[in-house]
Amino acid sequence: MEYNFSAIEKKWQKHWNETKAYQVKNESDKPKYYVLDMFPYPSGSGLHVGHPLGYIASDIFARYKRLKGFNVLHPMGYDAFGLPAEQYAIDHGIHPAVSTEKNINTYRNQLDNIGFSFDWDREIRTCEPGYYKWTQWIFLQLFNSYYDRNEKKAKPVQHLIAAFEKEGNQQHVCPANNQLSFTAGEWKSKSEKEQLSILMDYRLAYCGYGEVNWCEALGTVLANDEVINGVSERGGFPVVKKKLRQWYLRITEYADRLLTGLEKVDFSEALKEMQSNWIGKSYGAEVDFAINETQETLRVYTTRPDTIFGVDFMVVAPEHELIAKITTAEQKTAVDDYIAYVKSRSERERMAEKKITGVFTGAYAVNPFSKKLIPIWISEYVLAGYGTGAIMAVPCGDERDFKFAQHFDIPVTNIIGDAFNGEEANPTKDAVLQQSDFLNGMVMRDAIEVAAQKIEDAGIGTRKVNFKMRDAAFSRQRYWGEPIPVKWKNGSAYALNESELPLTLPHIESYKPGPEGEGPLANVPEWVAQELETNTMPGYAGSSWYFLRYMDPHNNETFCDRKVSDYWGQVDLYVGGTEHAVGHLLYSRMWTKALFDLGHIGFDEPYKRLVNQGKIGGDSRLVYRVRGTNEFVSFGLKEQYETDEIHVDVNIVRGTELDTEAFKKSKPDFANATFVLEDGKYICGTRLEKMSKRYFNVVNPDDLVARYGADTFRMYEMFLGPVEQDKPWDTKGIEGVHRFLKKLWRLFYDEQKGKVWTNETPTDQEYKIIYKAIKKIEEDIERFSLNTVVSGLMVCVNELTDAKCSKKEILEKLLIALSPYAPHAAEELWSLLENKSSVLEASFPEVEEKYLIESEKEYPVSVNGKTRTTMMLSLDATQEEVEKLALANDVVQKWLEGKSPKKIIYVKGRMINVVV
RNA sequence: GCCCAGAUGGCGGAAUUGGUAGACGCGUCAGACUCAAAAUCUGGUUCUCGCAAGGGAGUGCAGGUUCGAUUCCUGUUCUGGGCACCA
Repeated sequence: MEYNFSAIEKKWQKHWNETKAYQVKNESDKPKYYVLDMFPYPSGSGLHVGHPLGYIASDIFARYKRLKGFNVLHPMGYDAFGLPAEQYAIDHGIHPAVSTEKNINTYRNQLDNIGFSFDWDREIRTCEPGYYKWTQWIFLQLFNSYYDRNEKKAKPVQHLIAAFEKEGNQQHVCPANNQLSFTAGEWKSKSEKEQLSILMDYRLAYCGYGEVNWCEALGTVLANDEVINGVSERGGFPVVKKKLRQWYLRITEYADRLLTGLEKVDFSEALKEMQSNWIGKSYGAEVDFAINETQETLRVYTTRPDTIFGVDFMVVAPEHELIAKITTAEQKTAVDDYIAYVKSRSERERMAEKKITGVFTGAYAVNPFSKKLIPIWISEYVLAGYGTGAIMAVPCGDERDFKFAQHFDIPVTNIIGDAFNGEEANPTKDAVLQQSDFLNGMVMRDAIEVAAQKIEDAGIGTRKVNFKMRDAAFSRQRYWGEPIPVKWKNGSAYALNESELPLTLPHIESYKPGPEGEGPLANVPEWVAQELETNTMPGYAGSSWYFLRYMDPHNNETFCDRKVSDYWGQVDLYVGGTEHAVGHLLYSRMWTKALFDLGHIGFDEPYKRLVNQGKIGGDSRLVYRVRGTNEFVSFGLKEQYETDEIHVDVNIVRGTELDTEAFKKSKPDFANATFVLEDGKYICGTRLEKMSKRYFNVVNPDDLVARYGADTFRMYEMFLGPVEQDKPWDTKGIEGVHRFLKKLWRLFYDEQKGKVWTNETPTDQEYKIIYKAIKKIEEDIERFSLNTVVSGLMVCVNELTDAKCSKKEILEKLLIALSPYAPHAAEELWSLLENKSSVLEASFPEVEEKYLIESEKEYPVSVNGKTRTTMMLSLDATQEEVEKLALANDVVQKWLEGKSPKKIIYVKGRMINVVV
């Protein structure tokens, strides 16, 4: 009887399926535990070996929790809306619904291969009307709500309207415009359109205008990563910024709660820090500077009002509206040229740029205290979206300001004396201020407050808490997403009624963008005739609340029954990649808070504990396109051209040599590609980077499962290293894990002798082996160290083999501990041990400590910190005994060289160190 | 540019609280079984000097704290990730 993994795995997968072994009920006497994976976007390339890493880890944990007596919810589904399916439709004319369905089926087959314990009766797909009906419903909840700053929670807009009718907006500062003020009478006298426009500035889901990457040649809006060096990835056409009407979520109202909420969740410190940096809370002041010889003022935001006497110039963002008004005639051409240059650049390029660029407007601001004239410059390093889009530059204290001043020969005022060396800026807060009028002699840290107060007293500014976080853009000019349930009448947006949901996505044949940058829905006559919104929701809409739908996936009355969400509550363990650290996690935290505020659920943080799985690295292949052409140059010759690098599918590359014919067929854009070869070959560049569909460097798990079995594959993925850590994929080592399972099998059945397991009573030594292993396995899994669990299992099998132990009582414990990792082999052997029930129903073994008690230990003995020998000592040896024995030791004597020791350090159970 | 993470043998990694660096596995070398191969088993395998016994060095790099540092501190280099329309 040998280890026939493929027969065993098929047999048990069928059995578990037929017996609904993984079905979970919403009622139970057992304590609940919710284990969730970040669900996949079903890409056309299928699952690669990087995807299941987290799924396997969470599956192991879910199975382990079940063995520990929990009612475990462990669902899976698909984040099925998204850009790639739409791009595929544009390239191949296949409807996204069709390709998505096909991709999901591929994913499902691949997942089933690996033997997960998902309750598939709870599967969800974000692109199905039965699901997105509720995504739209939640959107309406947000649309029909505002954030009450007094109560610090979301409330229905009816409350707001009632307040407006009673007292105007005195109690409710408008988040979009804090200057806005009206009385009850004024409110009532406004037209419906005016009222709706005001309400829009309060809603949690609102419509506004924002800049997008607009590509005229493609007639469409592009994602940041579809833009390379200011041209489109497809076709290499110019891309410029364009203002478009957009939907937004007013996530900024939740900034403080998103920040403080981090204190009550178990995320890694690194991840919390990423989120708080994203939120970017800063304390500072807005200060108005008069502009010389005009009536205009320039408002800047600064976190360092204490440096106001060190301001040597102003910098405004190239988008700043004052530029047109203040630029002098002689500077106009230079300014226009510079603005045209900036328009071609992405925000990321602008922030990353090391080269200093800028232009002088010709205008001067006036320092409100010193009355000094300050030149106003324009530079791309100041972003329009942050603060007021203008800064006061203090070169002696800010590195970027200092470099700018050097580059443009602007004289630098030193307000911190010796703390500034003239060579580089010093951003300290601890220097003593000089040349600073009323701040002279003060430590900067204290002067911040004094300056802020003075600014407020003088009526030229106010203290201001700023957030780097901006409201989340919530619309896409695309087809394959949730339709936004809104109608436009007379230029006002009206929400659909709940009864009109779902607003289903119409079937279309052409995926071309609509007129003026609108989405494809603008080309659908019936859609436009109903005055429906033509934007769709972004990729993160469906994923912002999916963890709730799994609890109650078939409910047609509500998104999730309150009783059910009260039972399951928060996700106890959430596993997924760090790439979602800020986007998805912040959005779903915000949605959860809003749903909580409105009373739909009973908790305001979705995920109690989060584990970030590392990425499995892939080995990518690159080709080099000569800029603005369709000519591709081989790796060794690329330096002779100006090129853009493009990833190419590793499957059409042999080693590093590109199959040029296959390349031409891979995309319509490449059909007419030409090549510059070296030695008759096109050689690709290589790069180790994450394994991802976008890099075309995926390795498929199916082949490995076919060859070694799911159990081997599962264990090998875990054995690669810590789940949280990034690591390169290498198939080589998988043999070792496969050998382990065969070795385990031989404890039960021998190739020659057949059955070797017995019902004999184990010895103390054998108990010790198994309990030592169980203890390690349990400790390691609790801290999510699954690679060391696998090695623990290996050590256990090695030791049992050496001890020739094949006793049923020992082997059963081993199988239970193994079952989360290698469920099929464990179940087969479990039944071969003549167990009637499934190993899934077993209980995790309790460790009997009495077998683990040791009386002595081999201590390392070091002299001056270097280990020289070891000594076997009783564990309750005293300091005196140890000193005597250590000094009597030959090796210690040798290293003492006749000298007497200064001190002998003895740490019980650890080590002995003789200090000379 | 800003933010985050990481760096240990030929390779993936282990060392949980500052206490025997290299568990476990891959690869590799030698041997057993075999007509042979596969499979399996046994033993060696950080580098270096040495016939050996036994030394010396060693956790990216440079310092520091300590009886003792992969672990703590300061500085630094490199690699990977995120930066708002990829998901």
